[in-house]
Amino acid sequence: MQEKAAIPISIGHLKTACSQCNLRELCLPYGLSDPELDRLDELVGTRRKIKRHSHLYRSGDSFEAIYAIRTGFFKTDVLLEDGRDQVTGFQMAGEILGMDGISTEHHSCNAVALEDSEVCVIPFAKLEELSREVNALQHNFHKVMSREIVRDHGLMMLLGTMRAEERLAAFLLNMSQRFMARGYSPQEFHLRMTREEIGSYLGLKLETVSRAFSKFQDEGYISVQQKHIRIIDIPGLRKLLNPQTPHC
Amino acid sequence: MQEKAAIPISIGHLKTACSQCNLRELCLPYGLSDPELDRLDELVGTRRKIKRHSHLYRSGDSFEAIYAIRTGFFKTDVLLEDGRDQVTGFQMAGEILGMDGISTEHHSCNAVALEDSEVCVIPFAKLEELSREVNALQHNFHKVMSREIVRDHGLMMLLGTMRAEERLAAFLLNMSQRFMARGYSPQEFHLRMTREEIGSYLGLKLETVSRAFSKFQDEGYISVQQKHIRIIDIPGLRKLLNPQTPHC
DNA sequence: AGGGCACGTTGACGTGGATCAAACGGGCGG
DNA sequence: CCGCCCGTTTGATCCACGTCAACGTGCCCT
Repeated sequence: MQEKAAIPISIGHLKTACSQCNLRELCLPYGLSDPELDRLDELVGTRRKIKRHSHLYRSGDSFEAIYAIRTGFFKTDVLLEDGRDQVTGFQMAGEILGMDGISTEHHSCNAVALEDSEVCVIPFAKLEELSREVNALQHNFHKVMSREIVRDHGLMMLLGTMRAEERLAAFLLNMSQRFMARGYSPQEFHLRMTREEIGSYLGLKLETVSRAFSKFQDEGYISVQQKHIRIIDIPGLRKLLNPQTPHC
Repeated sequence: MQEKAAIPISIGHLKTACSQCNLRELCLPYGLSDPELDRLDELVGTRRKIKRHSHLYRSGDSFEAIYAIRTGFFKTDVLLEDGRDQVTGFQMAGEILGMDGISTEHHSCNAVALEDSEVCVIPFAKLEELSREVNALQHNFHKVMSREIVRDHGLMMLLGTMRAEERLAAFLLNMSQRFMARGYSPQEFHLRMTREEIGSYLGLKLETVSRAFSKFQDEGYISVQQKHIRIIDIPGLRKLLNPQTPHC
């Protein structure tokens, strides 16, 4: 009976804790002390795997938890009664999903995995409870929500004032910068979404997106091969964001 | 000396507390018990009057507090390096301003009064402190932030998928509904902002806004006289939001 | 390995809203 | 009460992007 101790730890118990997570610098654990991290670990009881093209939650679902992305890639979108929809964001590892549901206790958008993904489920009632006791967690969470608001303002600016090529340049630079923050190459990456999804996000039609990609390639800013993007001239792209207007 | 008791309370001491505020149903105090309200009153120490066309805060200002609007009307806008800007929202009594500043400790947009206004100054550090102890306050604040995120998603949808007239119809219905929530007429109100500001908010030029107003008037949906709007056919406006597309 | 299909590219053409321009009107200061 | 000026309205023209259509291509499933 002494082999009991030798029984291999089952996969189920191999819970990857926040304290061990290599995304903790990007996520809620940021700046927490070791004992505080332990308490956060308890909070994040379950994790959930989401297959490509399946929903993490849907608009109308009752809100119970927010989700931290461990691995993978998501989009969120909102639907209008008449069938039109709009992608409101693309989320990658370390980012938080689901905060739209707090206000009404029901989610107001869909979250769909664009590749096989895994999220940490953070029961919201427990998060509020713990953040009453752990100041750094409370503050981090407020920052995460505020960052989402600031991001949204940037997107409004893009949708309200930019022309098609500026929008795509801004999109590529944003992706580049986020990949870099996660330790991937900022010059070369694989887009998980279709042209149509990019278009929806940027308020453009897929043909316009495709044409802008081709133009950028012709002009030597990037090289495109399907979903694989290599950015050749980052400063050049950045210049596209500024006033085309020669002078006035 | 017995007149002492008759000395009129000076204006300075007539602090209008949250507990007395007729906006408490719309604002952070919602659902708080009387003793909790008293603690919130202490928190909201100062109020501040903002003259028309002056700034409550500017992009780049260091973030210290959020603001609850007591009276008046504001716009927030973001500025691009090249001078382009975009109005990201119009705020009225009972709404909260300044949450964009939490994420970086600096404000990321400008808040400008569109009429003489007054705000309650809520020092953010103290709000976090108190919301650790008053659960309802914590939850309300989270809801307020979440509501802002949901609102932003709606605006993205508008900017990304709607045509000019749909945008203006959505805008008018939104204003109408918010005036109603505050006990004003939903049919008749005074817009505080210019056509250019409406245009900036809706991602349109002022001429387009003006034309759409005229069209709505010609078609009998509304009557416009400068900034004074009377909505004649609310269901009609609402229908404009749905699929123009006859069938498909 | 083959075949189908979803995704992507490219071209031709149409249009909604931007741009440019001019005139109007109402509120405010003198 | 008059005149100025900012905000608004309206018209004429232009163009960026949408729409429609045809063709290419890589990937997945059997």
